Amino acid sequence: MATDYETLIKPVKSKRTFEEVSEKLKELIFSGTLVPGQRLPSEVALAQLFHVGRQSVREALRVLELSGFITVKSGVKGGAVIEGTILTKLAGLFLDTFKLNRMSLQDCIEARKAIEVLVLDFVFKNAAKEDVEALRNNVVEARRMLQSNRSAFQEHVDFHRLLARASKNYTLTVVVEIILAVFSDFSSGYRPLALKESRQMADFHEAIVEALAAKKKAAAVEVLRKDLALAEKRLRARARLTDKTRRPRTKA
Amino acid sequence: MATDYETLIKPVKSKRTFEEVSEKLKELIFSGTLVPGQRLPSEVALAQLFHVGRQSVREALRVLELSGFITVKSGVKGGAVIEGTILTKLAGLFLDTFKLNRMSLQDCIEARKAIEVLVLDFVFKNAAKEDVEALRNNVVEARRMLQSNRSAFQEHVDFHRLLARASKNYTLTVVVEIILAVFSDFSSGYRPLALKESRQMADFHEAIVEALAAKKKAAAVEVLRKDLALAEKRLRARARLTDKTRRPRTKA
DNA sequence: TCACATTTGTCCGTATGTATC
DNA sequence: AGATACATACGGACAAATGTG
Repeated sequence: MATDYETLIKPVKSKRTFEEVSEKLKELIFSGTLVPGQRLPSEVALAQLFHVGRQSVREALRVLELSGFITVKSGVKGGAVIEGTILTKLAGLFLDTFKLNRMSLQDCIEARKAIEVLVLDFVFKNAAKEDVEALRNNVVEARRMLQSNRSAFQEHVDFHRLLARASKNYTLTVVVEIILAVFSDFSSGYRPLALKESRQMADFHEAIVEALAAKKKAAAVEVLRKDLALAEKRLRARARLTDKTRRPRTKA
Repeated sequence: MATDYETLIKPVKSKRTFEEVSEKLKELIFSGTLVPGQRLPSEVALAQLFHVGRQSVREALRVLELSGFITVKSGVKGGAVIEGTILTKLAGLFLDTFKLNRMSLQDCIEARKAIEVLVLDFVFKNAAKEDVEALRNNVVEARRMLQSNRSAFQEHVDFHRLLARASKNYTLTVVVEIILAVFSDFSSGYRPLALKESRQMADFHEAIVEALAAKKKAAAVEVLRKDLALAEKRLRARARLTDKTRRPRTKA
């Protein structure tokens, strides 16, 4: 933690070619010169434009692809296309952090509980009518699934996504999104959510929406806690079975 | 949001070669077969082992490097070395999300305030003696810097890092870390922190540590809010000058 | 100080798979 | 079905970096 030479002194030696290429392209994306949906020139064309070899272009594209800035398709009319968001990749990397550091699921559950209650606070302050409507529609959709005896797992997760969005705070939205990614991954491949549990969740979600519409915060918080407790219970049951991520880690 | 075929039906066609290579290596890292500090075989050796071309190996290594799983050096005794954490890369990608979506700094500031107060709650519940000691040492270090008339910017940021760690919740630690990355980036290249402000921050931090030691939570929260308000004020001044990230975005 | 070996970095030529027209 | 435009992949070659004797 001494003097931070790393930021004071920049390397004299030039970066690797593919890094220069990928960073240049990133700049163009950040600046809005390259907009989502736009198609980049082909690899050979890019190589000629940058005066570099195809290998360097390829590696640069790999970097951008992994970060989520572009997607690449084969064939004519294929190529690299600019993406509008990299949230999925961010969530994926958080999941990797989780796995790599063998983070305890318990930590994640507790953080989620605390943060979502926080989010609800923002929601009560900032949510617009459309947000309440979106949440209500989500519940309707979940009910529809349940009526045909299918559990509404995806809808339940989406509810919490929508709730985060209703906070009108994008930072919080992102944070919730990456935490949900861990929960989704942990639940995937598991036995489908029992209909009974799914119905209860739909009830909880509906109660939250109505409390929100009626501006009863305390009630909403209470139901949200119950909802999260139910999700936690289910996850714990699974964790006991397949747990490979027990050991807590405080170290960086 | 209909049936999620994407997860139900996996593509029949095989993945790209470099993806298979990178995923295999990732598995080996997750499983603990490859441990931090360990050096991978050379690119040509890996190409022979996987029965693929060197190009594919290189692209796989690029992917792993960007995700933070490995670092690569040139020269004899160089090569790919397994890393222990990918937190830096995760924070970097969050910063990219911030820039790409032109997230408002205001959002980030408000989220930080709320989350750090939350963190403090965890700290009062879970912090051990060593954590308090680490925080105290950080303040001492900041004071030392100030005595030689250097502002202790890095130490101030580290204080909040240490605080997050003291929560003993790694998920929260990660969340704080990625948010701090935005603040660090925003402050970098700016005029150095004024000594007066830096001294005040050191005072705040010291007060927080003492309140923690004395188990006076309300007092700690109050000082923390002041501390964050000061940081906010400084950042706002900067934001007005160089702001390119104003427009709020709710869209995904 | 200097030569050497190792390993990454880069480029090129070529062949193949794939999607569109 | 065939032509095309593109990414994907391979192998060979040389340059650049870097540690070692």
